[in-house]
Amino acid sequence: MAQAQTLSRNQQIVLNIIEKAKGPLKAYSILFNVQKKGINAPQQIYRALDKLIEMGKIHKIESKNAFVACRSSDCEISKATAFSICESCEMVDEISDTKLSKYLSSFNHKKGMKFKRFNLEFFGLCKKCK
Amino acid sequence: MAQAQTLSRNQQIVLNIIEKAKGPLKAYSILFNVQKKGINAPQQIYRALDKLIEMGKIHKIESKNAFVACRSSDCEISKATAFSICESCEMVDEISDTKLSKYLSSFNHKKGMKFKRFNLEFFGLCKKCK
DNA sequence: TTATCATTGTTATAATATAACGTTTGTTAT
DNA sequence: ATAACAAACGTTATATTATAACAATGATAA
Repeated sequence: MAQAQTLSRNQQIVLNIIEKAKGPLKAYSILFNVQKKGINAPQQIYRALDKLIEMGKIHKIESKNAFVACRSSDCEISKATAFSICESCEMVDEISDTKLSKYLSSFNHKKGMKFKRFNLEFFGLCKKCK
Repeated sequence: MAQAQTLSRNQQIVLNIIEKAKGPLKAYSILFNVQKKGINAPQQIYRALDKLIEMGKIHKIESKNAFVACRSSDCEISKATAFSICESCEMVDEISDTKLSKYLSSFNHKKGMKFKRFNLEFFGLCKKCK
């Protein structure tokens, strides 16, 4: 369990591609990029993605159905994610702001729900596109 | 523009269903529910959904590809949304917390991005499921 | 060894969403 | 009222995203 380091072959391939990418990648675009490496089916991509998410190596941008590598070395398990998303150029930036993270992690719903995890997505125009 | 009140026939039908539902509804489940009313194609659903979102009548739960009615009468345009989602029973609850909303609305990204909108999704176990 | 468990490869299919087209309805200005 | 325009409609087809199911392989541990 939580074999934090060892990635399987397919997991490594998928992670490499996501890490090299400049922006979020979609599952099928990953697939097209690895067909030369002998990966032929969506399942193989989605399985790798699932594990990488579990390990906190990547995150899913829910509003875009796309995946980005995690930069903040400390989020072993991705339970507190925040992103800024440019609506023009589609750039996505992971926000690692301790205060924000603490504020949200300690946020408690009135109706007695205790949170294990959150995902926050901000939208706007990035510096360049403004 | 922003004819805030008048909904078209299809928009009204779709909104009614979402409002009556106990939890988030998926587009195709809405579709199956309105085929008796003469709506036959996904496009008709998705078009209504898009408009209803624009008007702030409903919200999309991105992590579930599902739609819920907006309860807080003041969010004419849904630019600041937050939800609590139970991972067991799938219940979704809209969070309207003025402090949270202000905190996030005024949150500014270091890299000079100005936000127009955000969506926050909390996950955990609701009171019942705990 | 044998049992167990994660990973792989593969085929098929399900679920979610949009494109493109022409028609109809509703609104606004003259 | 009617012309002009915008919004909504209906329809067919297709694109995109994601999972089911099954058999084989490899790695780990009792």
